[in-house]
Amino acid sequence: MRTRFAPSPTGYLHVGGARTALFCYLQARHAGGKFILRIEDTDLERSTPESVQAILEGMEWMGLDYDEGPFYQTQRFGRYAEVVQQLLDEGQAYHCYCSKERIGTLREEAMKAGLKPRYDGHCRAGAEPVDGVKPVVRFKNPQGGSVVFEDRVRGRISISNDELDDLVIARPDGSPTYNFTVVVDDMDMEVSLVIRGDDHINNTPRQINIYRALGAEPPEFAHVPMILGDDGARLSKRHGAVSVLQYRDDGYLPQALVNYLVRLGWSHGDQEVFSREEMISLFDIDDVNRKASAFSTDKLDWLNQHYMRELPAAEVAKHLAFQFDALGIDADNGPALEDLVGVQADRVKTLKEMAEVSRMFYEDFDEFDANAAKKHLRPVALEPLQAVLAKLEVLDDWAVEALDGIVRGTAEELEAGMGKIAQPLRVALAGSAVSPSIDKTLLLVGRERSLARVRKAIAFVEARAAAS
RNA sequence: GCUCCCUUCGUCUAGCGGUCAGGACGCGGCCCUCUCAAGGCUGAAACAGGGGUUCGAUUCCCCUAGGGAGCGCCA
Repeated sequence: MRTRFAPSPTGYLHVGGARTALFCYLQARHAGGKFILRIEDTDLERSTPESVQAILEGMEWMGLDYDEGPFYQTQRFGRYAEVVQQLLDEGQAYHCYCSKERIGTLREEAMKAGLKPRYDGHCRAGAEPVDGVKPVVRFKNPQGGSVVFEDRVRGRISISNDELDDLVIARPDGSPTYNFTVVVDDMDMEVSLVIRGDDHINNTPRQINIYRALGAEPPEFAHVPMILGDDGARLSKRHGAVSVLQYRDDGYLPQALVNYLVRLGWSHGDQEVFSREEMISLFDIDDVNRKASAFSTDKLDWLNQHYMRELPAAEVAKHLAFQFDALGIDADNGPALEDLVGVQADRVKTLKEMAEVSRMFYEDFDEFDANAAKKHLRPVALEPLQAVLAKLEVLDDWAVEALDGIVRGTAEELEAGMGKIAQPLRVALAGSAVSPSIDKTLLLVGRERSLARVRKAIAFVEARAAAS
């Protein structure tokens, strides 16, 4: 089993391509075969080194390691030229001097006549060179009969050769075109299973014809459906995050994205969560769906939270550190990230959000949230805050149990509900009415900061009382 | 226009002739509760339509409708 992922570096690695890569990877690993990465950069105009970098980085982030490559088509031009010549010599390809204008007119007329636009084979039987015109090379597609293949996900697909025309395999400057390079590469690299987007279904029959012309056995094919946006429309920039690296930047764990992607178009009974090992042992391209599926950020969020909670805290902390850097928060100026993960994981959807709501553990805030202060930092809060402060000041063991005991004990002594104590305290410590449970908030804010913040809150309440 | 392909809750899916059509996300309700969450319980929610085949169709076949892709000297 040899599979390959063959993106063209004309943009970022989007989720559709990422899933295709994942499927290729899983199928190869499942069968104990090889997974090859090939960069299809024959379009010199649109290919960029930045895109290559984004693809490599995206695959690395998702943990899709390949066994061979990356191969670059631009480094194989000599080989393509050799094969073009071979086809020419064997009479399976020919020079075509038709002008682009003629081809364009042909297309227009065919469309107008309600036919499928195709090259008419004008130069197929041999054409006289035209002065000043460098010819393209066209492949002599078989006439009559049909091409039939068993797609691993679509089943039998059949198309009549008469639907196909003689495609260009080399441009006037000698550079090869996609449908040709793909065949030469997959043949040379001995790819046995081509897994790719279903937008390539229509290219497959002509590629099979080229394989045969080269005397090669075509590989097997598996065309996976495309991924749509949240709204069911084709994925595009307006859907926000479509680049894999954008998900990283937005605070998603690679484990979550990968798990989400593997369940798009594939399933194993009712199972929703898969470890990498399970994916490898259970995945089979034959079980992939035929229908395009819509991307659900809600479900991704759910998986992301799941992994933030279930993965080892150290692993999550590693990715959280990335977010701290991005937000300019100094992770050394507060609790260890591993401890933070433990208390924040089930309260947020993303690591980015986790970093944002945790800022107050690392940096002091200037003002209390206005609404929170108005509601909780009122004169009635003075007594609870002072009572708690008194106990905290003499607490040696700054641990959750003790902290919880202090807050509860204060509530009992004042014969008040926990809300009467915890909420003012929370606003004092966090600056807002939302934070982890009060004992853990105290723990993470730390002794010195906690004492200072409670004193500050008391001063705030007193000042406000004096003013009114 | 032509060719190819697709069609189960809003979404991701299970189903492979006989099921109360199952699960998950999301949504509603209840419980828990120091906030926000999380969690527990619970509820609403689907076989695109029409013909066949069959004792019996979500499942097999055909048609219609709807959707997608391709028809490049892009990949």
